[in-house]
Amino acid sequence: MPLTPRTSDLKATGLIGTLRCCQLFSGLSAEDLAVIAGFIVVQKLAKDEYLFHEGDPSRGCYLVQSGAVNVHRVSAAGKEQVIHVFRSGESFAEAALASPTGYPANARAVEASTVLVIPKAPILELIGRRPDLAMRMLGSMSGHLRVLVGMLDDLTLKDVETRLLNWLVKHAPAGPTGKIHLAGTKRVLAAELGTSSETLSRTLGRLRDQHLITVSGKIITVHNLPAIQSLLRRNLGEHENP
Amino acid sequence: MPLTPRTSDLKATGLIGTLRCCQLFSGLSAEDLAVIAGFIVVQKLAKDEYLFHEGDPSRGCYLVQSGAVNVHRVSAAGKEQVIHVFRSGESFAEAALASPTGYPANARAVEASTVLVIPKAPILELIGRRPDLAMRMLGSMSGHLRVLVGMLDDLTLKDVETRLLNWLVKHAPAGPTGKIHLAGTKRVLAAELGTSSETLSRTLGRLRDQHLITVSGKIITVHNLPAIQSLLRRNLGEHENP
DNA sequence: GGCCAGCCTTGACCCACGTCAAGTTCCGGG
DNA sequence: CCCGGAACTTGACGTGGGTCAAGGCTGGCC
Repeated sequence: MPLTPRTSDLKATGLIGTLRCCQLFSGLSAEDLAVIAGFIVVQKLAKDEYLFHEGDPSRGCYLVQSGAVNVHRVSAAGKEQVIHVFRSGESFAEAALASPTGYPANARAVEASTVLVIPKAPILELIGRRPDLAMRMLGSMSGHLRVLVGMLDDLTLKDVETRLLNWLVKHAPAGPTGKIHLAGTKRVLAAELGTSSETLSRTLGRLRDQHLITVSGKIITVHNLPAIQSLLRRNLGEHENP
Repeated sequence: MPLTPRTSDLKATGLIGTLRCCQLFSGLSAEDLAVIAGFIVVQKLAKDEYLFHEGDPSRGCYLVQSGAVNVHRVSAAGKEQVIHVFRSGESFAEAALASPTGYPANARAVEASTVLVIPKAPILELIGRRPDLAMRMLGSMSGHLRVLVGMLDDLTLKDVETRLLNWLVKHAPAGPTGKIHLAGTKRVLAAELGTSSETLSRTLGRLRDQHLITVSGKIITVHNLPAIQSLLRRNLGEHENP
């Protein structure tokens, strides 16, 4: 169609760029990427808007283009357990493609975000024709399994201080000292660590008293990364039998 | 080869029966099943023998033919967190097929068991040629993801009593009263529920005092399933806002 | 500038659960 | 039949961390 050729070209170019960058599709042929770009739906989410709820029938899977999406469950008691926060370039809900039941969790935008919706039917059809794409899906789900397994030991084998230290080490920029800018409120971080804001506050306080970090508003300054890493290692091993 | 034709026929027949019964392969053509049976390796495990350890390079994935296999992680402190106990007909470690890294957990036989080892290379090759098999693998991994997500709320959103009630409901035979025969020792059940044997003992005791169950050796008799279900529901909802 | 509303912090309190320790019961072997 | 050990039970105790409640702090808004 000669109508709006530039617009759709631009759209396709931007999409294909995003697709090429994400782990799920990188390495596919330009032709396949174009096919995928053809049936993708772009969806914008406001902060705190839900992408789907637990039990919703599945539309397909998702790829974060910008922003961040919090995938979580809520208990009968109304408490929210964060499973993972997916950021730009990451894909999620692949599991929903292969299973007839609805989504097993909820997804909500942490901030204003853009996600690419990959509809179920056409991607399944393409997977059927492209074995290497099937492999990638398997690989991606296997990665998610590992993340969940990691969460399991986080939740069962470590206390809050250890989880926080681990989070700090993962998020601190390189170099002995560095600043971490909190994306959301501290309550959100507490939820991500599976604790309450009060306990997080106390734990941060304890690290501050040991001069390992300073906290000011949404900025956490790491003063002594090696000391933090060694404290983390000590915590992980402290109950060891001699 | 004319040698031992009956033996290998018998082996193949038994294998194909097992394959046909398991969720992963049921519905595949007899021809494909024969191919799979051709490269499967049968492995017997003594009680407490390890099938693989965390970090081992992956041989392939597994199908339990008889017995039970405990997949778990161990923390730096030496504590063991059970991820799942797989029993006859269930498959696991599919994730290892698609990812170049080693196994992310350990697997050990709870009792004397027989597992079918499905080697990596030939099954991957077959998946490449049989899109519906790829779908099944995706479905199976999606199921494992759901199990893990379920474990997550078990561990974070419920106390031990609630987890035990949930376990009882899942394992009790139909009808208002029924007997559950414990497969392993009570310490094993405690580990499966993510607690210590002492706490399990106390919790069972409390339920006994309420005349909901009786415990005698390895037999748990459920006297009042509806009451247990209603107690479970009450526990799940007790912190609800009105 | 003053005010209100969220956040964050701190203290007090409580409870579930893990751990240690001291019995019991139940086997399997000599 | 007795003994030793494993599994189980029960009690006592400590503690991490969740919850409630009461301030400080900050920032938007009139």
